[in-house]
Amino acid sequence: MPELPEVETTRVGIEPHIIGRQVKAVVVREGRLRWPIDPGLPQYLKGRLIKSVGRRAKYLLLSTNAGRLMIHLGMSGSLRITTHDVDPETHDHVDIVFDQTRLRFRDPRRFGSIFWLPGEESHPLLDHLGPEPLTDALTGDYLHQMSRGRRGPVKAFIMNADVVVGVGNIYANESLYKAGIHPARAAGAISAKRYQRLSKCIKETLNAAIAAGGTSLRDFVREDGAPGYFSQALEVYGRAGMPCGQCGKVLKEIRQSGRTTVFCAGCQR
DNA sequence: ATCGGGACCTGCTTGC
DNA sequence: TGCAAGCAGGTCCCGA
Repeated sequence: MPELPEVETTRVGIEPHIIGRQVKAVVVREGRLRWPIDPGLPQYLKGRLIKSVGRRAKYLLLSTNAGRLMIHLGMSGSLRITTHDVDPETHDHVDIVFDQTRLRFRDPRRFGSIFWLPGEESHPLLDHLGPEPLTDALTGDYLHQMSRGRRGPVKAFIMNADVVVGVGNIYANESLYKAGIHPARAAGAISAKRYQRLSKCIKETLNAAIAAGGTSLRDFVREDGAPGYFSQALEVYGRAGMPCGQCGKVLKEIRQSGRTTVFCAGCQR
């Protein structure tokens, strides 16, 4: 489900509902996520004030007056704001309980994770991450330099979180299409000029998706349960067999390291 | 050092 | 209609 735009949509959505609020309780109905939830979590979090809601890569970081809650939504996770009278459904694994509302974590596939980071501590999962794509740290020169000597396909290269964070399968497909780059081309064999174009296309694609509230395919919903509308703007993802919007050729589908890739053999070289 | 594949889970769609 | 296979937005970890 969530790539960076969906996580950012979630961040913006929950922020006004929880900022400045005090955690009254934490209810863990199912702690077996990608990594087990620390049984001490409720006691660490109880009584804390939420000071800010940040994001690093696809991790949400809820800062309190003494430590941070780090949440990853995995493939199928979502966060909603609800009231106390709404009963949890199947896969509603965790509630962060405030006075009037609850922040409810739902994750059918349980690929998500929740960690408590005491004080100012970081987390090993955060330490190796590449730059944020929507900052000046991502440039064509950076991608070009990082790609030298790499023989793997450019699609896997831009989806590698050590290189740049936040580019998942949907937006990797869309960005490469926009940039006119064939997804199977070796990352190390692409010119600096083409990487300039690609970095621009990644930013444009992610920004447009954020503006539309993310992409809802199956289960992504915003904090109020509403879907995102970027699926209507997807040019290649999910459109294999349909005509390319630019040249009219039929869009092709291939598998690259277990993920579906859709592209236009006419426009992407 | 880099790369591809398997693993972790459930639910939905597809095809026989 | 029923059942099994295949696939899904992520990403860590392993062996080659």
